[in-house]
Amino acid sequence: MSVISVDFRSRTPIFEQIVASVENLVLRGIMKPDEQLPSVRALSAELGINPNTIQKAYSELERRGIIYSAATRGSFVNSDTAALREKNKEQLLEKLEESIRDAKTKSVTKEEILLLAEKIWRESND
Amino acid sequence: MSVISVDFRSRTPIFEQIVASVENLVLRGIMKPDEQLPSVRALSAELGINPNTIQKAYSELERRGIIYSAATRGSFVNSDTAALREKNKEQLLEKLEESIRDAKTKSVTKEEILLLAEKIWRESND
Amino acid sequence: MSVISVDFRSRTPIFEQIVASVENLVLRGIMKPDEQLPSVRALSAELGINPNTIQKAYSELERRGIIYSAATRGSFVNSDTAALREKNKEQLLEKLEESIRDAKTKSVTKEEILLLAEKIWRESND
Amino acid sequence: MSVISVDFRSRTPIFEQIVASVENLVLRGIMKPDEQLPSVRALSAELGINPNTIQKAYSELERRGIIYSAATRGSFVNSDTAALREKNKEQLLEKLEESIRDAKTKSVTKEEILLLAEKIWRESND
DNA sequence: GTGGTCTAGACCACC
DNA sequence: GTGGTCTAGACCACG
Repeated sequence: MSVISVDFRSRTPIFEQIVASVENLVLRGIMKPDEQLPSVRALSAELGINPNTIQKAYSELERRGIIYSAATRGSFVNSDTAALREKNKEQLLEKLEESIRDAKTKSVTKEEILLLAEKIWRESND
Repeated sequence: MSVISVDFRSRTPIFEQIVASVENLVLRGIMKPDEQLPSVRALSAELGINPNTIQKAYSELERRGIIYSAATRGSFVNSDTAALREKNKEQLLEKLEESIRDAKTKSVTKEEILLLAEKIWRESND
Repeated sequence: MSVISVDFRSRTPIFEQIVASVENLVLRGIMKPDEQLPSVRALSAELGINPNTIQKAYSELERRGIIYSAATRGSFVNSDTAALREKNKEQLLEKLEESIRDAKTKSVTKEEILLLAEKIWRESND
Repeated sequence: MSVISVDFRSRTPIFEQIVASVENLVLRGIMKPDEQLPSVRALSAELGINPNTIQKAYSELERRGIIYSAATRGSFVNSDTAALREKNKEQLLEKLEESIRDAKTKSVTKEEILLLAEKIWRESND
């Protein structure tokens, strides 16, 4: 059993949900470098999804450098997840900056942002 | 001439772009309460878009309470934009909370968030 | 009738042949900026190829920035083909450099390269 | 220990990588005429690759005339590597001609080719 | 058994 | 009619 899951009722394409799901597991360190992913057929059977859809998701993940595929052997998590994480963190911060900037134009104050951050980090410190 | 614009190449539906565009103008106070919107056929001609698409956008805006339509007279910005802004601000903060929470799981620190906020508000105070 | 063609006997995937074919037409200036490509279904019928395969090729072309797709309206050549050409030329020169460097290690002389260039440019001057 | 190496992540078949690797060593004169190649099982163990795959590579090398096999004694580099080198050089020049011709259609100039050659031969003369 | 490619046919939102 | 997504089932080279 894997931790990859999809919501069939969602309007976001299934293959994108899988991409996002795997990307998350890798970026959060739950999936380790060079760890093997379930085979296309296995995941297809497990989730009840057509193999083509899984294949499309894996191709996209490979294109993004999250995983690599070795025909005949299977698909594996990129060896250098640290670099992936760093790159992703930068993207995250850029998006966050944009969001906050937008919020500012809609009269959100700096104090509200700070309070929000305090609240979130108070929940569980690590 | 209006400030409503669409990007034909974007993959987000044109009617949604129009909805977002008008919503933004209203929420940022650029469009005032009870101000009249361009007529469906006027905007259709201006943007070179099928009137059906404009109509769909206006219907959605009405459904969201951003604008109201008066039978033969046209469409107008909601009279109480302050309430709209307040409601929108809450939604914004919820989304922001979600984004920040996600960033936290990907090892973004509270300090980075605070620095980001400082930087943004330093740019121009209002 | 378009100029896109495929060789079914070739071992290189059909979708890649289409990608290469369109890329060539664009980079050589035969297809102009914002020119419309045949629709997925039209090209599918013309070449006797499954629509999914065409779709895959078009997706790849879009990913590479060669074309852009506007759902409902069709697919079009990128507006700025000059930039594409420039970028492609750089890649070409890099690959050529690698090839020549390899040739050098296999005892091809500089004179042979120069003669080759002379011969090719003598064929038709432009 | 040999200089033959494979990249498991590459999408080019492993047996082809081995073929190319050996071919290179021979054509560059690093492996001498009548030199013995590692046995199938030795190379299999060294690279951690299925013996069938090694066998397939050696068969292909034999088919191309790069090596010859003597029943129970093993595999050896072709006695006349000079001829091999000459033949390979011709193929190289043909491919190079094709590449340069393609570059020409994409507005690469003769001068750029000449400069490239100059640059490469300036690096180290031999 | 593995990934990669392809066909055939379908449904969807959008315009 | 358009592109985008998905299912079902097939074939291939590779190891």
